[in-house]
Amino acid sequence: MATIRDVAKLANVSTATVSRVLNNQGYVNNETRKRVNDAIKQLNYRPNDVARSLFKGRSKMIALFVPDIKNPFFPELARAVEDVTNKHNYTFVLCNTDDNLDKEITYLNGLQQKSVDGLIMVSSTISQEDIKNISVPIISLDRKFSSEVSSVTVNNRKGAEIATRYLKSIGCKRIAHICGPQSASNSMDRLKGYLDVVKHESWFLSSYVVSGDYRFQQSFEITREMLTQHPEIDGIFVGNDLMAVGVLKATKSLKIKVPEELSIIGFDGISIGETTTPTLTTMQQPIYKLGVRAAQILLDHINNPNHDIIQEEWDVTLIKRDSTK
Amino acid sequence: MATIRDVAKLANVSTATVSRVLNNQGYVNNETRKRVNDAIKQLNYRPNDVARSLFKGRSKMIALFVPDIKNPFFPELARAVEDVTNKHNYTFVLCNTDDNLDKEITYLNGLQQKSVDGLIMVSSTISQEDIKNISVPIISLDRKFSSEVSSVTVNNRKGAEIATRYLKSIGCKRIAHICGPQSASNSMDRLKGYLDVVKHESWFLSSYVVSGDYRFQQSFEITREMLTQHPEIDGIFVGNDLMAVGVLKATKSLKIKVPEELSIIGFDGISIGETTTPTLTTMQQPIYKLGVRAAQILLDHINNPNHDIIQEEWDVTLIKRDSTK
DNA sequence: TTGAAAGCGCTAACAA
DNA sequence: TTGTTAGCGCTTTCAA
Repeated sequence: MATIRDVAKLANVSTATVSRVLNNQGYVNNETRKRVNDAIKQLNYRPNDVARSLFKGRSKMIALFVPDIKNPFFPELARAVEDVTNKHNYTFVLCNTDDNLDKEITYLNGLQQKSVDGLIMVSSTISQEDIKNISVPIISLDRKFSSEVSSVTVNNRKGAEIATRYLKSIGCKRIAHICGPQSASNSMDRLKGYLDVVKHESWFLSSYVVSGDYRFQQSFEITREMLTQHPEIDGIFVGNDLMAVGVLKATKSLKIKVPEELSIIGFDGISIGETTTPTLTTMQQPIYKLGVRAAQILLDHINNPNHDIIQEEWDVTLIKRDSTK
Repeated sequence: MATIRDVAKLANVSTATVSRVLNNQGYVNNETRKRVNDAIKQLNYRPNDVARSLFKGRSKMIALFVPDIKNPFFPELARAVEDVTNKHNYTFVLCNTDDNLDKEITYLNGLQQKSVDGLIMVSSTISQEDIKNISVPIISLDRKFSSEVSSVTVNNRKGAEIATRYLKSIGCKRIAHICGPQSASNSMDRLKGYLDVVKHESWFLSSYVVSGDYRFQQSFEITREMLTQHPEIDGIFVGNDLMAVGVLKATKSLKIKVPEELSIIGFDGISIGETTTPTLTTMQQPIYKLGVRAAQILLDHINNPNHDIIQEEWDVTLIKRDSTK
């Protein structure tokens, strides 16, 4: 690889001049500029970003932490972040944390050593304390973990309330909830929204709430169990779409007709909900948009050290499909 | 952030000695080592990887190119690669190429400037010519694009043949194929495997092969069309699982019973195939394993400049589920 | 308008 | 066993 010195030599100028041409700043005579550009072309020269980073202390690199990219909620988020960062010539680093604090800390340290410019984190385990010696901007996405960190989330509680009310409005008399993991703030907020609507109903039983893990398989099993114990249930608000697909599957194995006998509504709006039969009614998050906003805010924070904390909370939208009557 | 000089000063040694302790090489007196380690701890010092990279010309960073992480085949691949690279303290960069050559070239240049140590590419568009001035190891994954590049793929043709023969073996008399995009070598190989089995059958019609794009929506539409035109079809080998889910959906909208009237087999073995009703029979690729192998071979190539070209071709496995009788 | 030179933080000869 | 020093490739002051 050619270096700036090779270019300087060929163009008969100093490295400083080449640098000026490269960065388009300072005075450079037009003819000199041309000579330099010719030399650059001739040598197929590309500046070494590592050297630049060392000098500047910035890497033009940002990282996204997700629990697991295999969970279908995250690829769309990742894609959104990557699209924005790529457009701004940032390199996109992906980290799977498995919701494991040790892994998160290890990533955090490693990335700091690489002068990463900023971080977007989907995390249930990290705390304000853990990031106190991180000197680069952090945006929390999908879940909040501190009031001192900018965040992009949705109004989970309100969304859950809308979902549950919708089930009531279409005539459901016994509405259950499959909730996500306790560790995730969004899951707890959705539970609250559900309880807001049903907790004073005379029919409400605490056994109408069962705990899932945001994944398909377990949801299938616990739903079979719950519906066997409680055949009177005629509506389920499920904490996310992936578990709702498990619920759908469970109803088939129990020969329960959806939506005739049981209405199901999920949360997230991931694309798998369009492929099932029946298609899945859901509270749709603007997933791509959330990723875009997180990335935009991060880039803004990177470029404006004296930024305010921004906490955006987006609305979710009821998408009526065929799993509710 | 503390630098090596701060540590040296505090421990009353030279930076060279600190470096020796850091890298565990060369002679260091035990007591000196202790002093240095104490200073490191006291200052919470972490070496600057950018400076290291500049010196070594290596970044401990590898990148994975995929067409689109939203396509559910790729997250598992990405996860596998990230797991391996993370274990070896490499930073994992993800690039969505959209199968767009210009984007690939731009990524390639940008990453070279960052001294990326190696690349794993899932690409249909790149050619030997395009990478001739890439000086770091490249592994092609899922699709081959050159005999001079190490690769990890599956035996698509044989897998397709097995799938098609299986449909015959369970009594299908008119077997169609939804194939993937022409640009992808794996898609064309699967088509060949299908043709190997059916092209000399008296019933075979060229209209039994229709072209999809590896995605759900289009597959739904073209399958409806095909099955309307050709109600005699009683078996479909689908180029990938995502399209097979579209096929399943199409059969429901046409009230065709699967597997009683029509057997369907997909390819890939992504997890969505376990969530459908009926569950999807498929030719399962060892997706995670493929990603792991690609990463392992890449790391090997990075560490052994005089490596041989390795082209691994893995077998796919017939997974019988409920979409075939 | 241009060049000389210092320095970003680290490693590795080489010398002591 | 330890220190001195050059240099990885770049940017930016400062001086000319």
